[in-house]
Amino acid sequence: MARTKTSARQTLLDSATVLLAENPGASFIEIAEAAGVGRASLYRHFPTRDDLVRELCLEALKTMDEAVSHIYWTAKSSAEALEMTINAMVPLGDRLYFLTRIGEVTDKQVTKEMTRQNKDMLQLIEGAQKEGVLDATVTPRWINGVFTGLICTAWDAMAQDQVSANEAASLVSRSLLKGLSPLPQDTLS
Amino acid sequence: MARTKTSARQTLLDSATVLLAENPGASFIEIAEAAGVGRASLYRHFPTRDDLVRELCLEALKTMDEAVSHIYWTAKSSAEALEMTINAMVPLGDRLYFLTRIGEVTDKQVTKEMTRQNKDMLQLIEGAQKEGVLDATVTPRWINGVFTGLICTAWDAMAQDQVSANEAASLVSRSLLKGLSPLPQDTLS
DNA sequence: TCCGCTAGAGACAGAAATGTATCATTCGTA
DNA sequence: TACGAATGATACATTTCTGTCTCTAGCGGA
Repeated sequence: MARTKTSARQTLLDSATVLLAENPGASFIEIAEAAGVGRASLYRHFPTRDDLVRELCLEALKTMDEAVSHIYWTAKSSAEALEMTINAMVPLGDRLYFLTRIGEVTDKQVTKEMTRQNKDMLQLIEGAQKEGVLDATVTPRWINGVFTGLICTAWDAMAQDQVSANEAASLVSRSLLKGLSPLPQDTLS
Repeated sequence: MARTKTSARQTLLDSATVLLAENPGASFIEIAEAAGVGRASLYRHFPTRDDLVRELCLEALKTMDEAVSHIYWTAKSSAEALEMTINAMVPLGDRLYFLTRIGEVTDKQVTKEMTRQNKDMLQLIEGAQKEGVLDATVTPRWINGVFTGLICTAWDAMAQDQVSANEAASLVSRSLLKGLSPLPQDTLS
């Protein structure tokens, strides 16, 4: 029973993530219809629309964190960690896409977790720069922006069956690592 | 008088573009306040909210078209055209950002123009692939997605005074051309 | 100074979205 | 079969947004 309840809730979250990523202003009834449930039922799970959005953000952040948090302890280099992060994040592109599209969320817990994950990503990028894998003359923030854009593009391509997850991940790696590797005169590692 | 009217209208369009790009669901009163005019005045310029969004889309598409249409007749190669397009588009990143964020627009004229410009961009990319500047084994659509993401990232960085327009454009060129240039075994031109 | 145009403010009605409550039904389980 | 939990449908009040209208004030030109 508990499992059924959980998976029903998860189904709602998945459905709403996709819908709200495409249309952040979708009404509660549209969200319910897209999930195939009644509006009243959706209200039973999420008291208000803001609660729903908050839960979606937290779920997205949690999923992403679970997918990449182990990498810190596993990877032997920043380059490897970057590669692993890309592979882990491409299938979660819908979550990242959602977070970039949903607009500002005032909830403190959400903003705190977003800030933390962003900081982790910047540190990873800086590590890769120190290792000479990424150009140190480009700001980590720019690289992070390119990274985010690439993941979203990759997921979009995946969602339309243009490429497989592996192909998408390899395209992201290539675009990022080749595009932002140190310039020839800087290369020495 | 006519000039004043036009520039007032342009001010409204500029303001609304920025606001709606950040928050596509902003209400009419929020748009009016952001522009510093009364709600009734905004209605005098744009009879309905949909009209406003339509005008914003058309203005964005027209501005982008005017910035790049001459390139076709000027550039001596696809590589040069790509470079010129990047330079022309980076300062218009707010328009592209707006169009990617506003969601689907049902207006036929808008969708037609968007389709046309998209097709032109894909042709440009295919030309660059034939010239060996971009990897022909990657789909033009993927490259276009990366291009769009890079322009938006660049504009975001510019808007926050992190980089100048020239620096941003050069970062986009580099990320795109290096990241998606043909792989070594493919290089022969 | 007077006239005409435009913008701002506010009232108003209609539409849509939000949130609450109730009731009948269904479905799994004892 | 009988019970309880969950769902769907529906009605309802409240709020927000939309679009229209009117009135007043400001501003430039004759």
